[in-house]
Amino acid sequence: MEITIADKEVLMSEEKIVNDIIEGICPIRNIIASISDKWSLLVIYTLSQNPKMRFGEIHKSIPDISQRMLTVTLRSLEAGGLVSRQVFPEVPPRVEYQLTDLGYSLLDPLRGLVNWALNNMEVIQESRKNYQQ
Amino acid sequence: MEITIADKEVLMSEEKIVNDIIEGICPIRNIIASISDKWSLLVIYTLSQNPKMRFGEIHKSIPDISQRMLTVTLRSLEAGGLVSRQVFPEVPPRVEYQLTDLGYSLLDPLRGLVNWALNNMEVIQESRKNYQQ
DNA sequence: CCGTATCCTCGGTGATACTG
DNA sequence: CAGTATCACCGAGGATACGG
Repeated sequence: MEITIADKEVLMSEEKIVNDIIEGICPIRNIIASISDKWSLLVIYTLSQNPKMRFGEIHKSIPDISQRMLTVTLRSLEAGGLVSRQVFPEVPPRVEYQLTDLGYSLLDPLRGLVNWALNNMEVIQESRKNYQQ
Repeated sequence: MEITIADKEVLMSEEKIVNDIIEGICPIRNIIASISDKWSLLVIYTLSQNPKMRFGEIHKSIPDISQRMLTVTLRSLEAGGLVSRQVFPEVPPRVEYQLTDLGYSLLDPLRGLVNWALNNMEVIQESRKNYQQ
């Protein structure tokens, strides 16, 4: 029996559906999926340093993010309701971002994780260095 | 002026060095980098459900991870000192994994995050659904 | 049973150029 | 200033086959 491209597409979409179901049911999968992109947590942390920040300010705080990824990340956070975005119809344009209450509420558990990392980072790095085979 | 392949390799390695420095200095980058792979947190959570687990048991708990990625993830966690691995020289072979004290210590801050996710997941999903443009 | 070895795909990311 | 549009790339991860 042969597998056609159409079959593959069906399989792919089924796989995606299964994946969505798993993530929908399993809260852990869900947070991991949200968290595990390269920039989101960093942007949230940056925004927590100031009440309001313009696009350029955020970019200055995270110099090595590309303009594209900063936009993509901010939009994604806005979609989730973690960040609000206010456009001022001026010339030149001004856009201000700030954490929503929901966004701020994430800071508490996040701090727990950061503190854990601060306390154990060196041990972990040492362990990694000495790990053989 | 032309950019040769050799030049590119130099640029790449410099970029990687810069990246390493940033991650070395900035603890937040460091945790994000450690956390943001697809399976680590899930494996840690799974291992927290039982004191000791065999390779096959873990695989049954996370059916959609490939054998390869389960091995890779377990080795990476072992390297960081979060998981211990004990091989029994039997036929057929038996290998047992368990969280180390360091591994268990991650569970507390992790629970904070999971609880936050449980409390806010629906709001976020609703927000994402209604997000236009 | 518990892996390792290959090969390959695909999507996230960066670089660059352009617009209102 | 704050984006979009386009293209090219790498590397995490999957599929498969084999090994002790």
